[in-house]
Amino acid sequence: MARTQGSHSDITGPRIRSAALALFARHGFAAVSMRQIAGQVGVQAGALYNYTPDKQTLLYQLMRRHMEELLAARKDAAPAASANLATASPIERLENFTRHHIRFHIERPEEVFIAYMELRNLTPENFAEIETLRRAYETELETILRDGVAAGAFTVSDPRVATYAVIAMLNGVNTWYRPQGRLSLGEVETLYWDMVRRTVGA
Amino acid sequence: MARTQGSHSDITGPRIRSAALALFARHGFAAVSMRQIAGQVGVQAGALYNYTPDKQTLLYQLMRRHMEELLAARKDAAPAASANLATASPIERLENFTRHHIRFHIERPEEVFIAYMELRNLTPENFAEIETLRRAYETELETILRDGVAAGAFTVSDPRVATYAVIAMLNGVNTWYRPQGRLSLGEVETLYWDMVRRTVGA
DNA sequence: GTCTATAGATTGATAGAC
DNA sequence: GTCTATCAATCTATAGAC
Repeated sequence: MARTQGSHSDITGPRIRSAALALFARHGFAAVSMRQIAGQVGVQAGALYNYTPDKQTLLYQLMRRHMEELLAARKDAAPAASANLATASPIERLENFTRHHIRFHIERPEEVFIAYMELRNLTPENFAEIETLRRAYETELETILRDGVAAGAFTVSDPRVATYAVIAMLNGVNTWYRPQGRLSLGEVETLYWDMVRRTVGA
Repeated sequence: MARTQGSHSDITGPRIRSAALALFARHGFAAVSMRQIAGQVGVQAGALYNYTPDKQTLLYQLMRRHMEELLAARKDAAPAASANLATASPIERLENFTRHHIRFHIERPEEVFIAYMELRNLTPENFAEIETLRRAYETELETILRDGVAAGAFTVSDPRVATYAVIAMLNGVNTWYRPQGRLSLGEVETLYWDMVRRTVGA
């Protein structure tokens, strides 16, 4: 099957997403031009429109992919999804959530940064979609906290506020952690798990 | 003393800063044009340049003013700055820091948002200035934690990481708190103080 | 699928009248 | 100090050749 010269649909798409991700994270969505993205990929600006209808959709799809991967990874990692559903205690589930959250977020600093910083650059419709996914993730943690309170394992006066507090604390890791820094990923996980455990009175 | 018609230097300056603050917080620095700011103030775009040499400096001065007010307010509020320097215990100082941080930040949602989100839109020189002020504030908390550990009042394995964790947790308040919401400012303060206290093992 | 070329709009910043 | 007018650069997105 002869192919048109210069046709690379199978590799250009991922390279565009990768370049857009890096540039949006570094300079911000509004500050990055389609020409810059194209330049990074090695094509002309017009070629990008074979892969996205517009710049807004490019941002939205990066964010949606990230949130869907987060929810899918959470489903795989959660003890509740495995055979030991009935046996996982709230404290085990909370430790699992904490360590998984840190690992997942540290591995994807650019996606995480964009998913938080560029919410205001989404159209209202796209914002609502991303917000729904984000709430689903938060609800996972809130459910663990409420179950723990019901079981007498945690001491939490306000599970909703505690959910916000724990997630904010954990997200903060990405603002300072560096792979070659003083602490290993495992050490960071353990430090934060210790603080989360205390925060909820476990 | 006769004044040139249309001259309003004493009120236009603050109105420009106020309009820029609101627009930057809502849409992001890069997405806001000088014409938009001027329109909000009720002048033409060219008039803005009587008050700022360029758009970048306008952003920088908003951020610097915010950070300097934060440090000045902290100095006023800290028990260490008052006569009872010698008598304030680490736990009293930590409660004071926590409650003051929440109050100050809840009162200035736009400034806080910009001070964090627009760091990457500063020139390297301006970024360094803001970063120095931010570190000075963080060091205040870290010092309290280290003093508390030294006095046996806190149990903290890593004061640096605990500092990041507590500040991230407290900053998270601004993402969900609304003045007319379920909780009063005092209730929010107390909920977070309880969680901070536990996080550091006090 | 990628290219060149361009339409059409908007941008930050400046010049000079008042 | 503010206005009008404008420059020169840049932007997103599209059209049509290959």
